[in-house]
Formats: sequence, structure tokens, C-alpha cells
Amino acid sequence: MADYFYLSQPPQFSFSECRWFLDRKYDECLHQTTATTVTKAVLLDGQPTVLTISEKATQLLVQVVHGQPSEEAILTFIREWFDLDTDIFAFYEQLQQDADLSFLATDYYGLRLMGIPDLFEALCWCVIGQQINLTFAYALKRRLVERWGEKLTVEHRAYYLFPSPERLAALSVEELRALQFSTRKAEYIIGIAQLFSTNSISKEQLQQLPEAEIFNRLTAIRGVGEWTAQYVMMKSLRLPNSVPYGDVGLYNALHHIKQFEKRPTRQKLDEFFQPFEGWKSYLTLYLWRTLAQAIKE
DNA sequence: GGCCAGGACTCAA
DNA sequence: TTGAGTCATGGC
Repeated sequence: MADYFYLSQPPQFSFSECRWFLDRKYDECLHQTTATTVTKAVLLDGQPTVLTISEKATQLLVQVVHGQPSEEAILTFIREWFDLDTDIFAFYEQLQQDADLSFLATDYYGLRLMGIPDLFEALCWCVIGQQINLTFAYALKRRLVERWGEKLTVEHRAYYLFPSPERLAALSVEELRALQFSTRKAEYIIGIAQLFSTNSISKEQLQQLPEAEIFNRLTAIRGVGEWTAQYVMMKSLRLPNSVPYGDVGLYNALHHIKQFEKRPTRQKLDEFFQPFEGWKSYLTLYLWRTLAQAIKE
């Protein structure tokens, strides 16, 4: 007797585009998709919860298949995860101004910036993904999550919560090395976990600060450079103008679409993004989306 | 087998 | 503050 809730869909929203984005070719361990649904385990009101999201007529249907958190916590989470409260009309208007980019608004119409609401998870994910191919990065994440994340079983299927900072803070470098994390990645993740578990940093803290200060706080963390800081500012803190300079995927997309060099200068990137003030994060997302183009068909 | 991957750190100058 | 070297391992 699962509880359920409905959410109205905003304009320029496509559940199928969002669902597809969550279901790329990679071995994602923190949510599961079917042709029409997305299911994810998440901690809400301190309760391990499993939610299934699907589309029902013009609304989103959220089914609570495990746990009993408050309705408010559930809906707040969904709105944040799918970025339902942003009106992206102006972004599409801006895309139309560029002949090379206008296809983004039509081909990926309704794609939202699917977030990583948990800042700790977002930072760990960045560290894992630094300088290795994504296939291997997803494999490492799965090992970490299945080893130290809480497992919830619903109808014979396993769903995992990302491991808590407390759990990861207590690990030794060797334990992560055993899962084929590099010494460096192991040190970074344990260090970040210690910061969160001692409340030396939190999403709530950072959200009180101006953007420049957020960036400074993040990059002061060992293992967090500019790329990681911008990535989490976009995916977790949801700042609208985050560009992960140095991102290989971003460069590849611009190489294909704009014939940019394999490693364009910062000035060239800034000139490219300049007209998209207010939408740089979204533009980055849509450019990433083009990289998976061939997979969709 | 060599180059690259959704980088970051360290150290020298 | 800038640049080269280092780390580290799977994919292709």
C-alpha cells in the first residue's frame, strides 16, 4: 500500500528526456530505470526511502515504495532533483540565436538539469570521476556504494543509499585501494567524508554564501579543483552559471558542434558562454547531452 | 602497446 | 603564477 503523490509538470519539461538522461549507457547504481519509470533510494526526513517516478497524463506520479517520510520532504526532493521550479523558456530563446545550437532546444526539448541534491555524494562522485574514463568511474562508484551504502530491498530488488560521511570517514586508504581506488582518490574521499561528518562543511552552510566564496570554500578542500567545484555548484548547489573548465566532455562537444580546438582557451570558452549569462549551467548540460546522441537511436 | 580518460597536487623557477 | 612532472588504472 504505497503512498503516492502527483506533481504538475512545468512548461518545457519532458519526463522522457529526463528519464533517458538518467539511463545512459553507464552502469548507474544510485537509481534504476525502466522504459517509463525511475526508481531511487534517498534519505528523506532521516528515513531511508525509495521513490518511483513516472508520468501519468500531464502529471508526474511519485510512488513511495519504501519508507514514510513527509509529503513535503518527498515533493521538495523531486522538485529539486528534476529542477521543476526553473522556467527554461529564456534559455531556449537564447539557443535560437545561434544557428549551431538551436537544435539543442528541439532535439532535447524538456531536458532538465538532473541534480545531485546530496553535496557529499556530488563531491565524492567528482573525485571518483577525476581523470579516469566514465565506465571505470561508474564501476568504482558501484563498488563503494554496494560495500558501504545502506541497502534497501523492495520487491526483491536492491536499492542503495550513498554511503554516509560517517561511514566513509572511518575507512582506511587501504580499504579503498582494495576496490581499485588510487591512493589519491582514497585520501580525497576520506578527507571529504571527515569534513562532512564533523560538520566542517555542509550544503546549508555554503548556500548562505556568495558564489565567489562558495568557490573558495570548495577549492580549499583537498582534492577539489576548479572542475569539481564548478560541477557541484551546478549539480548540487544549482547555481545557474557554472562552467566546469577543463572538462573533456565539454571540449569534445564544442569540438563537434563549433569546431573548437580539442582544448580551447579559457578566453574562447568565456566568449562562447557569454551570451548565455544565467544559463551557462544549462548550456553545459545540453552540450554533455549531445555526447550521447548516437546511443539514443 | 600507447594514448586517453567528465583532474588535482606538488614543486621549481 | 605558470609550467612540467606525478599519480593511477581501466578502456579502447
